[in-house]
Amino acid sequence: MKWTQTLIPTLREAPADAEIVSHKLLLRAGLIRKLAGGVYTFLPLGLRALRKVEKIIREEMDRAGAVEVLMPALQPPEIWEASGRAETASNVLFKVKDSAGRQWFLSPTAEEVITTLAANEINSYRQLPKNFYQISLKFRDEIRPRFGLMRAKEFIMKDAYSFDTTDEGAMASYKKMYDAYTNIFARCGLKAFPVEADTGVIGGNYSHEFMVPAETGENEVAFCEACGYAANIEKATSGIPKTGAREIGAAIEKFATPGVVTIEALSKEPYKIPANRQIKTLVYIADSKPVLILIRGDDQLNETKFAAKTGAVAVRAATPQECSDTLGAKPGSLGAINLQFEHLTGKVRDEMLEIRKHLGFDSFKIYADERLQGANDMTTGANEDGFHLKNVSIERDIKVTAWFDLRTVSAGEPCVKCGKPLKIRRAIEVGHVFKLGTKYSEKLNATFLDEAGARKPSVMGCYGIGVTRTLQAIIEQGNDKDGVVWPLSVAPYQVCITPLAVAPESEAMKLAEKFYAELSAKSIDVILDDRDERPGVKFKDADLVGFPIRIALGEKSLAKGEVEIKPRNGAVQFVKIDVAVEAVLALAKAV
RNA sequence: CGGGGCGUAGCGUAGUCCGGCUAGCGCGCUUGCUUGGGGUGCAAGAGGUCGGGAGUUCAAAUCUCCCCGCCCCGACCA
Repeated sequence: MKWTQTLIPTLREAPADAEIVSHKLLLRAGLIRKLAGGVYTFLPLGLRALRKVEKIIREEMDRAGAVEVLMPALQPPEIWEASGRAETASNVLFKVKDSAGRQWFLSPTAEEVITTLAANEINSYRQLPKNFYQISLKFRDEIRPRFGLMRAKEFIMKDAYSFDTTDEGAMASYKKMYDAYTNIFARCGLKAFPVEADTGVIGGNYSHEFMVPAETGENEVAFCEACGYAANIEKATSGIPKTGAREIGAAIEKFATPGVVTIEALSKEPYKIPANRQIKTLVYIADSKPVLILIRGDDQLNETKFAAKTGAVAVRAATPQECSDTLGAKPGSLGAINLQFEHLTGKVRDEMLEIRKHLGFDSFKIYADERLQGANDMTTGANEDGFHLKNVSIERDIKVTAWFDLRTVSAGEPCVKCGKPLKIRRAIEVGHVFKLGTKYSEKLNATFLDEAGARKPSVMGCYGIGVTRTLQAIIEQGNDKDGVVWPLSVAPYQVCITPLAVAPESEAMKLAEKFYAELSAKSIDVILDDRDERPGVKFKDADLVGFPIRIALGEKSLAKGEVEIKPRNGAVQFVKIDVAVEAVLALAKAV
């Protein structure tokens, strides 16, 4: 490709709406342009890099035994109703109407479509296992698009769906995808690593995310350098000890705490009750019903764990009014004792109880974090503004519905596997593999007949890679002050030939054309910078775009019978003209 | 949706508080000369509904109201 033939609109300065380095470079290097928030055009160079990522994905998916299909982006709501996700995924679904008024969903993912296909086309264990994948445009009604391609309303995703006859088979399919993902990201030059993950509204019970470490990532990962344990913070657990009992049996005692509404205030003079002897009582609305959550005063609730453990779909913190309606006190004085407003009497109390009943808030579950198991000598709110209770023994005094791990781990806590201190870092999620089980196959009737003639639902898995996000992650990980530093495998062009004179009869240009032809013949992707620009401009642009290898042809070195070869992230080397192509080919293998 | 910020030429911006503009600057673009190994230098040019609408005023980029778009934090995140 000749530079003047394509479009590479490099920018000296990044548009003001780009915040992170990869987003700025995508724009500055002329790879993408924004049409609207979260909606981008891929320019020639950006598309080339994208296609290379896709090619790697195709090769590895094919190698892992998956077969490519292409499913519609426009999907009828009925199948989403059938799976139940019309509701659970409602907030990310793009909904459109055709001119007849019929509703359609724009696909954010395709479990329903592929399962419908399997229901129709797969009838026998003889046809299994199967793994179907596609690479296609996906839509997501992001409430806040962010960081260029990282979080867009429209993006390219590879999604794959496996169907097996047994759980063991599904596990094997999962493992194949897990390994394929490891290969894919490695070939993309990415340092990605798998972490245990929550399954969210996709469902299923076993899942890993592939993460690229980056300060700008939107995820936090807890990991152990000693044993390799790694998990999304939404899922991570630690070996931190339980609170334990301190002394036995003093009776609950109410005491006045005027104006005290925070854990911290109660830990200070004159109360001096350390946060780790306090029970934090949170009211949440889970699927429209209030729920009490108890965690230790120095811990933070992990909402993802809460939703996952309780099976709740829509989870949010209750408003102060909802707290009052449920417990009779404002946040800061809440507790899981005195749930019938015992401190009140007569008519007032009856009214409170009546209001609560009327709202349907009179029965609620109490979930407590496991770290509180067995704890006594604890302090908690009295459900009466301005009062707290001490000497609380959680198992004696509180009727806990269920104990779960509900807290968020912090850096330094002992690894759940080996006890060494955990670290936490931010990361970009580029891939996600799920073991789905039979959730979709049961709902959408994707069944088969086994050897004995019994009808069974297929055991499914699903596997996603955010392709456009992966592209940006590659740039986020590969850049320096001068621009992008592409891995050879995904660079828009592997080699940039830069003749410093471009007149057709000039020695530099003739030689450039010759190298271009010879390298192209060896299946190297080459771009020839035939612009009549000053050397500085060409070098700066080549660095900004980030071609892995640059060949400069200028008078000075040509006079010595040499050309200059420079890897984007390495030192210049001068080589004789007649061995230049070989030298580049050697580099193209090594880089 | 809540909080904060922004919108002036392709990009980056000054001017906005305190109304007085023929709207300025850098980069880029066009033309000529110059230069020719890291964004050359000089000169001449083109390019603006100051996000849109309504209002106040002798006068609005500047003040008021409404709307739109964009960015950041949060909520959300198959």
